[in-house]
Amino acid sequence: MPSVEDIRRVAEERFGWALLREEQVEAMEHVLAGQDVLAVLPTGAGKSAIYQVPAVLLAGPTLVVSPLIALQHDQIDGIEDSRAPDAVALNSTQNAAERREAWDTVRDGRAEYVFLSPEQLANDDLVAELADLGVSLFVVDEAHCVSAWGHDFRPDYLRLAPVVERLGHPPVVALTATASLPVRRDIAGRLGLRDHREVVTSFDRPNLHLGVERFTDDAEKRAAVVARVTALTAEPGTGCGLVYTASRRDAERYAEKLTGAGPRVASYHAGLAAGERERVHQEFLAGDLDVVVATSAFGMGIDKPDVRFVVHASVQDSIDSYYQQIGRAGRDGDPAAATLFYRPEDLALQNFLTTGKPPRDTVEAVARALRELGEPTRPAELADRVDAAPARRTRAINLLEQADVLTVDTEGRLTYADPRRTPEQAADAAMESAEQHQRLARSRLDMVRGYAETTGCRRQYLLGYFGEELDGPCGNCDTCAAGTARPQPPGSDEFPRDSSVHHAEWGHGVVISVEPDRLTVLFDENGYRTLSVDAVHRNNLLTAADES
DNA sequence: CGTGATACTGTTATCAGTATCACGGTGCTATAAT
Repeated sequence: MPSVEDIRRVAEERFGWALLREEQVEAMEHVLAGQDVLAVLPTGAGKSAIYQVPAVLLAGPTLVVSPLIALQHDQIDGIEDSRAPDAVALNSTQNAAERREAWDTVRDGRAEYVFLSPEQLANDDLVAELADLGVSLFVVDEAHCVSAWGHDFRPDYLRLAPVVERLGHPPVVALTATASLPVRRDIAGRLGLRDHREVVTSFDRPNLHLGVERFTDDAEKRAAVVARVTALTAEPGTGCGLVYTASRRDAERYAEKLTGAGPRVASYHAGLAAGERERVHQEFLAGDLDVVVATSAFGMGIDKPDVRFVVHASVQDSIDSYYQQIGRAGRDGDPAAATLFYRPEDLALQNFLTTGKPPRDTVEAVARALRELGEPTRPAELADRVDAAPARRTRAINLLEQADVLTVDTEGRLTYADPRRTPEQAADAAMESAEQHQRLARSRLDMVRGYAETTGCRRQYLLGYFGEELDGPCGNCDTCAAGTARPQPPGSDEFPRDSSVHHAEWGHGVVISVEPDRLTVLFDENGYRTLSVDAVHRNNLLTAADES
């Protein structure tokens, strides 16, 4: 088995990295020992090295699942700039000849790294071919997408586990910059990680100043956002920033308001032409723009050190998303500001966007088709029998599997588990799964509200959400400045952080954060709940549960 | 659920208020038409 010396040697000789961080080495050692790893490291901490180095030491190609084709290109460019083996991508932008050429380099061993979207892996023939080649390492980059997008937007993210099994379960490496406890759990469960190791570094970014401005009137909020961004960019050479909005229309409206006031501004969202998006992206990286006003479409792959502010003109769907977005500021370590312009009404849009359910009739139709077929069936074969868009079908399959209506074999084929169960009952069970997911989404939004409305230290709140404790108020947020965030006596240790608890109504949960007056608990089936310590004691709401 | 565009109302103003309705975010892929 390769040693730590081998790791350091390859890192230096092939990639030019003389120094590796402790977490990187730790993760690589797990990988080389054949273990599955979930690594949560901030951007810029060298996440990619965790698979790039071991790949050189393992015989057989390394598969990298990456959500965006643009991101795949960035990674490939990075690898090509080093003395590492070659990297190729396989995706829909290639014509038949290019695709053959890419395959050839993988087959004859010239290419070590193969970049793919999860959708590519829905193709049985492609997976069969990869299985023949003997994949030595299975990497899921931006692994939070499994949890954030898999449930509806890109359901193929939830179908990676059968692919891993079909490839003989090589070591799996899941990489992300942001993942709270339920997200980490979701990633590990969905990817079917086995007895995996987690390498998680601190989420703290002390140079980011945190603040929230609260509004009741929409017009006042809009005016305040424009005024703030104008002030932040008033002096030339003060650096650039991002403004996040909740809708495409708002991105354009704010960009229009800001244009002419001085700063060089562009808007960015998924409704723009690809060329325009690329232009904005490049101009921002090159320092030719002061402000990009964007929806959540802008972000992944943006690694610019001198972003001085991130202003949110609206709340996001979760603390996870919010933290990821503000984390794009101040990567050089110099002071930067993260300010949320908050209106409680804005939560409604996020609630709408995150709590959609698939139509019940599609779910029932998939269940009926599989029950009638009565034998293991590939997902693609359902196309003739279920009249629904492919993504919607995949989503229905995911829900049915989650509800244990279906089983999936190592070939990725689906079987109706219990023919005595009617399609109606199957759909009931699947829809209950969907509702559970909705409850979690709503509770995550409650945590966003909690952040916006807390009078305690904002950083303590954020870090607490990610299961990390800060000893006292941070001194670099608005509530610390206002004096409402005070050092407080330690909370009761009766229900310590990370401990398992049971609640009569909400069932089993894990304590996420402990404050003197309240506890935040993540319940398996009901999401986040914040409980008053007083009420917990008075009414005996919680009992310590055995870890299960 | 909240916002904003449009149509309708009530009463006689090229108007002011109200009802109704559509819309709202992330990207892959395969395929058809130039």
